Amino acid sequence: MKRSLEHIEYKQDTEALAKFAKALGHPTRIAILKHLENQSCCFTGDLVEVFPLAQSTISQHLKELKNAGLIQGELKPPKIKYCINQENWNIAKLLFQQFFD
Amino acid sequence: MKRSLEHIEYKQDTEALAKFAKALGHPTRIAILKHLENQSCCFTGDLVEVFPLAQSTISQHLKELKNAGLIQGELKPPKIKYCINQENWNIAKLLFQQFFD
DNA sequence: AATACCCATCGTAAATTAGCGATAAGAAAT
DNA sequence: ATTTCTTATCGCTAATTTACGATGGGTATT
Repeated sequence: MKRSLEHIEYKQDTEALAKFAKALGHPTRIAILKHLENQSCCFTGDLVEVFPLAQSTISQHLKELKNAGLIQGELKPPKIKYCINQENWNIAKLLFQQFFD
Repeated sequence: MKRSLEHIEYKQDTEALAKFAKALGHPTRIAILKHLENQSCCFTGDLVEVFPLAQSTISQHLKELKNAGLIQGELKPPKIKYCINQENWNIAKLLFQQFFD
């Protein structure tokens, strides 16, 4: 990417909003989140059956959503139950709200 | 990217939201849009002075925002005046609103 | 202890993105 | 016609993203 020599510092809100937006920037991840909103929670395997994607691909998308803080995983052996991270979800909601006036 | 054999079809809203989100998925573009919200409009050159980035880089970001429909350029020779595309802005706002409940 | 199940991670390949400098294109002014 | 000003586009490089299959790591269950 031939990165800029020094990293640009933006306001914290700007960085946070961009991070959330980036996580939302793929239709599969939007669809996963919509699914989670309906189901409230679900397992990785459920999603693998819903989407025509490899299990590893789904897992990767979940990882990104988790890294962005939008979802959280709860160990429910041998499965993992994913839910919306309500706290960060509200933060994201607020950031988008105030961004769009 | 070893793309999937056949392109996955998502709902139109899902695709649209992801497209908007992707455009918002970089702090520089968020900052540009915030700037546009304040100034209502501005020229490319203004942004080049605000951000420590090459002119070509700014232009590229503007292009992406334009492709996503979030801004529009008006010929004001020899400059180009960029403004928020209010129509699409409202659509994006609505999509994010209903996405976050 | 071995098996089975679920999911993450690794390794890889291809596409896309982000950055830069250099060049081209457009219109206005000289 | 030439020059000037502003911005887009090109060409390049490096990083990141998206996808896959294969492998590995837990945790029951047998």
